[in-house]
Amino acid sequence: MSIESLLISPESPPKRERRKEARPGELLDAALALFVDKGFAATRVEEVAARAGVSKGTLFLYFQSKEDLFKAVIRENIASLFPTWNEEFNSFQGSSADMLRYAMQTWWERMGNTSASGIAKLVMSEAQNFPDIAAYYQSEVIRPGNALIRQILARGVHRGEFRPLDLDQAVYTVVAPMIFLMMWKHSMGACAASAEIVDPERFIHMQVDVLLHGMTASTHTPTPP
Amino acid sequence: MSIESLLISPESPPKRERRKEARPGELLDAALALFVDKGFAATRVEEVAARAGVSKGTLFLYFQSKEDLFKAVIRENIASLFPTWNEEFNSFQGSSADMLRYAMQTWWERMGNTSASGIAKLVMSEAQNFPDIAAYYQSEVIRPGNALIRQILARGVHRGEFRPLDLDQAVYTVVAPMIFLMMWKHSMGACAASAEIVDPERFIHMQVDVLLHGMTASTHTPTPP
DNA sequence: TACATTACTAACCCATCAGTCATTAACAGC
DNA sequence: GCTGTTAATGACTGATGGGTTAGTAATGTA
Repeated sequence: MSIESLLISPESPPKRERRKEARPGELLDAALALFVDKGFAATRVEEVAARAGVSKGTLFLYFQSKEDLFKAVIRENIASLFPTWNEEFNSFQGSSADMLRYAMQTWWERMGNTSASGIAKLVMSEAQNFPDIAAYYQSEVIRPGNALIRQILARGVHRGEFRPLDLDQAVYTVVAPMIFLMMWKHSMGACAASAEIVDPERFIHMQVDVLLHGMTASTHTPTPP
Repeated sequence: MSIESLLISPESPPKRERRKEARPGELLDAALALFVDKGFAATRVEEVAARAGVSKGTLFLYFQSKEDLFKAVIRENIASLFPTWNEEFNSFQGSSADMLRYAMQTWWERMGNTSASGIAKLVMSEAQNFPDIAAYYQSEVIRPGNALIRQILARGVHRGEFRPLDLDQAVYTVVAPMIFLMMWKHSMGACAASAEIVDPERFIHMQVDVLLHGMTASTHTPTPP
């Protein structure tokens, strides 16, 4: 133990730590938090580095560019979600109505309430400026997500629980309110001045309620052509 | 007529025009187009000036700053919409179902298909960075918009055409898909790689269909508590 | 303890771009 | 025409921030 470490406070960390393994993860966490909080363009790489307890130069040792960092953040935080979801729903036993309700509530618990929703908002906000990120998100998140919803609806229709549906469109009936909710939370919702705040739980409850009323097979006068 | 104007092409515009009245409007139009197309941060004020046929210095004669320009664009393009709408719906005669369908289709025709939808997307994207703009949008657009929808739903419930609804939540049942559609158009929709494109007309048709099925007064097993 | 390797840093570079200002040219009144 | 006023310009500035690199300190090895 050196003289210095005895003179200064016991838990003072060394000025330079060498932890090659831990850096990328810590940088990604820092970037996620800051990107979600301030947006991509408004976040300086030096801030990200500082939050990760590292200098700016170090960041560029692990990521080629700021945009590269952005892509890595998305990959890290979204890609891993769907495999488990698919599994979970393949073994679902209850009614299709319960399944849809469960899906939407779970969506909010595991995405909406986490920083993953911030990423979704970020991607939609910056899609024009980063077409390849948009394309990546499209193929890795949106397509599998839609496929999952579609499965549920198809199951309901096949079992006679839902009335026949144009599945291509009906999928968006489920997706749209969830996307809206995530966007809202990270834009108008963050604005303190907004007096009317959308309460996620009540919102989802109402959405499911109307959706199931609207899609369930029942005697009802159809809409005129 | 001067010698120069005879020598060069007939319709060559003079280098410097003095049109104090027309400049602000032209600058706002240019800014609107570019902001919607490229986003706020990614648009350079010099581009805006160039598109308006003017130099950068001139822009700063009419707007204090880039942010000031942004605010002016929003104010200019949003404020004027609601008075006519309110009038239109106060004199509506048909059923509430028709009214709701008409409202959503009209929304798309007059906002979704115009650059107003681009502004909505912009505001939601940049809300964190411009809290006062978010607040302004909240009070000048969202609140009156919600009030309008709420009126329609209340009318339907009052007339016995819709089942009793939690209006505070039901409003968002209508609003969410429209916001989603506008966001989508200007983010993922603009990305050419996105194979699945949401078709606005079909989307709205399906939304209205499910909504009316879901909200119309009819015999139906309610959702369990 | 000497040396080699490399994770890490801090100072630097430079392109970009919002905002300024001295100068210029268009127009009005005489 | 002449002259005063002002709309318009474009070269300039200053700050910001992404990316680079020469050099430093931590660690391993013998």
